[in-house]
Parts: sequence; C-alpha cells; structure tokens
Amino acid sequence: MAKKYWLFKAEPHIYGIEHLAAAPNKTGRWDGIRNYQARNFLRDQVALNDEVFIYHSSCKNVGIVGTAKIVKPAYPDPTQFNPESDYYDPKSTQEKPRWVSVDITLTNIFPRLISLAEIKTQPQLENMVLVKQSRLSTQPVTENEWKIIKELL
DNA sequence: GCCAACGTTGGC
DNA sequence: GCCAACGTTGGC
Repeated sequence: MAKKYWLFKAEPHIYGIEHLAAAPNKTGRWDGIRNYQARNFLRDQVALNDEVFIYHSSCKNVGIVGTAKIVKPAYPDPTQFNPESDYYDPKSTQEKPRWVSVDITLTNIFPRLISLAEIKTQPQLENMVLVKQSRLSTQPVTENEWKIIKELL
C-alpha cells in the first residue's frame, strides 16, 4: 500500500517533540489515545513507514513542530491496563483491548514552528482536517497537504 | 479563564 | 433509541 500521511497532536508539556528527541533512538510509544475516531485511524489505517506531522496543542505556540515515521503499527496500548496510569480503562481487558498505540521515530525537527494561524491563511489548506475539525488527536493528511506544509518552511 | 464544538453517559 | 446533562478538547 502507498505511504500515507498523518498528523498527531500532543500537549508538549506532557509528551512533545522534545520528549521524542530525548528518547532512546528518538523512538517512543504514542499512547493515551482515548477517542474512537482517532483510535480507528491508528488501528485500521496507520501503517509501517507512514509519515507523521507532530503538532503541539493546548499551549502558547500551537502548530506543527516536526515529523516522525511509524516504526511499529498498532498494538494494544499498555497504559489501558495500568491502574496507576491516567489512561487506565477498567472496561478494557487483555483479551479485548479497547485502545491501541503505535511507535514512532523522530525524523525531523523543523527549524521553525508552522503555526495553526499560518496554516489557516493558506487557501490550499482550507480543507485540512486540522482546520475543519479541531477536536481530533490523530488525523489523516493528504499527500498534497503534506507537500504544501513542507514548502512553507 | 472563556466558550464553542463535540463526545459520553445514563434515565426513560 | 432518544436526548438532556455533563465532561473534555483546544483555540484564543
């Protein structure tokens, strides 16, 4: 299947691009997704070697900060089984896990932030899921949108 | 901190 | 299955 493109949101003070950069092999587990629509993308469509924009949300400077690629496709999110975790889900079982994670490796930290405000000024990006549906933490990006955003750098 | 948009829960 | 009440996300 052809390579696909995604945008993953994170609150940088919880797990942002700096955390990924500091992780062994710049690789980390993308976990804690607790929204069905976002989960369905992760579980059913995100594939090995797909590329991902890392987006910082709910912070002073919101926007895209870099890229990563998928190094391990969907597997059960271990945090759902851990009562100590903020992401614990008592309704989830080992036999029927409800939530999934993927592993990603950092591939690029952008020299500057591409802010949400800047994205919104681009007529060619007006149909981005990011612009049309603000509340979705993992979302598809078209190949064309991917190219346009990289050319803004 | 405000609030719009959306998701989830639970009574009926 | 409907829908009101409530909770969360996320930009500003």
